[in-house]
Amino acid sequence: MKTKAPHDLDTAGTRERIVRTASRLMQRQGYEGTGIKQISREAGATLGSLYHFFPGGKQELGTAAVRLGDEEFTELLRETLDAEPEPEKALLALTASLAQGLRDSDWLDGCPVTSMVVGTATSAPGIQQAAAEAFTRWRGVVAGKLVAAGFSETDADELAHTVIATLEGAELAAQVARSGTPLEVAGRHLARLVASYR
Amino acid sequence: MKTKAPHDLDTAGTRERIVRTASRLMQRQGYEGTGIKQISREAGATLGSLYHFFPGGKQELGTAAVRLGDEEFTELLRETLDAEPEPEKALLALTASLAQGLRDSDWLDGCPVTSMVVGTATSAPGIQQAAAEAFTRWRGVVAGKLVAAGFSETDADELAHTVIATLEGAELAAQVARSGTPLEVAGRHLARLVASYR
DNA sequence: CACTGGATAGAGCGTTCGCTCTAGTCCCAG
DNA sequence: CTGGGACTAGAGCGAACGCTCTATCCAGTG
Repeated sequence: MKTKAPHDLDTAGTRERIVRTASRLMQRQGYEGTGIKQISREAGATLGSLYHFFPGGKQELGTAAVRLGDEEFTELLRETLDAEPEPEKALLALTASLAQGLRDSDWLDGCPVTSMVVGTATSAPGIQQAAAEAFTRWRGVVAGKLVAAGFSETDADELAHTVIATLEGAELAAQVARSGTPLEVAGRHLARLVASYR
Repeated sequence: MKTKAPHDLDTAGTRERIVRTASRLMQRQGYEGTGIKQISREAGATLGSLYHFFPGGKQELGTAAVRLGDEEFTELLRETLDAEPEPEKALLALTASLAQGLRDSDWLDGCPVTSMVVGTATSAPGIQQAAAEAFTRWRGVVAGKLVAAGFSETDADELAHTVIATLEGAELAAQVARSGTPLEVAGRHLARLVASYR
């Protein structure tokens, strides 16, 4: 009664395919630079389906795409931080991982949230809010790791602010320069900064 | 024979008005989110004038806008860094200044280069290159300040990478959160990081 | 069996996009 | 006075935009 396997899978399938396609395209082309028709075409769904699942139109779809990017990066963050007991080494692993992802996409796939949030402040406020929630969640993950490593709540929270901000900026700089250097340097400096609080 | 004062002033006037308007609008709405007609309308110039000065169209105008943002931030960077002999205090003054600018615009005017570079990697490569040059110039200004304060070339260059990246990221985070906190925290952490090299 | 409602399908709406084009204005050189 | 180049002016092009609309399909239910 709750779940009819094939039916619900098909349903979830189309919807999820649309969101994933939207997220991928908007990550590369930005929110304004990506058209609804392009999304529906590349997702293999028609406009009718798209507006069936997202009656709020482009803005609702964009918000869903931001949330997907949020979840995916939260996952990556947790995995990478959990793999290393020491926060310093975990940060180095994290920046290396981000640099690798950037290289693999020929410097096209930057932060999925950054690309959505620029230029949408006045035109799509829902996206701004979803992005703010993403940043807050990411900071929480980093702060949690630092607290678990023995840092005070205050220090951990402040360090988390700078870690997330620096990662964002270094990823952007790496993308623009088409070089992993900004991320690698940022990793070493963040590790050094964290170590200075011990 | 070279310069006819009134004539050339008028010429430069219209051209500069277009670039300044383009820069201001694209800073808030992004490159793709800003239309040529909106720029010409708000600049008080017609389409004919715009395409007279920028035969390369939107991309050439966007590139000019990036360069203007580059020059303006370079100026701010130099002024702020020159006003304080110690790099640590200068960085605190810089983040405070950026936070104030953001507040004054109701969190709308972020980094003029960031807003242009997102989503234009494949559609407008000229803009990417101009943005890369801007970042490099800014890093040079910061590195120069650090070298003047006695840091080694290597340390100064690496620190400049992180300073610029963190400023970019913190400005974005502050904009999204509509709060000066990310920038203020970033300022203190950057000062601490720089001090750790002494 | 008819019926219902979720899902698919895409033609087409009005608007805006970036850009081209021709005509006209202005000012100075010859 | 006149010719010519720099600049202004805006109508209009084809294409793409976000979105609405009606029509159809189909599995599940009474």
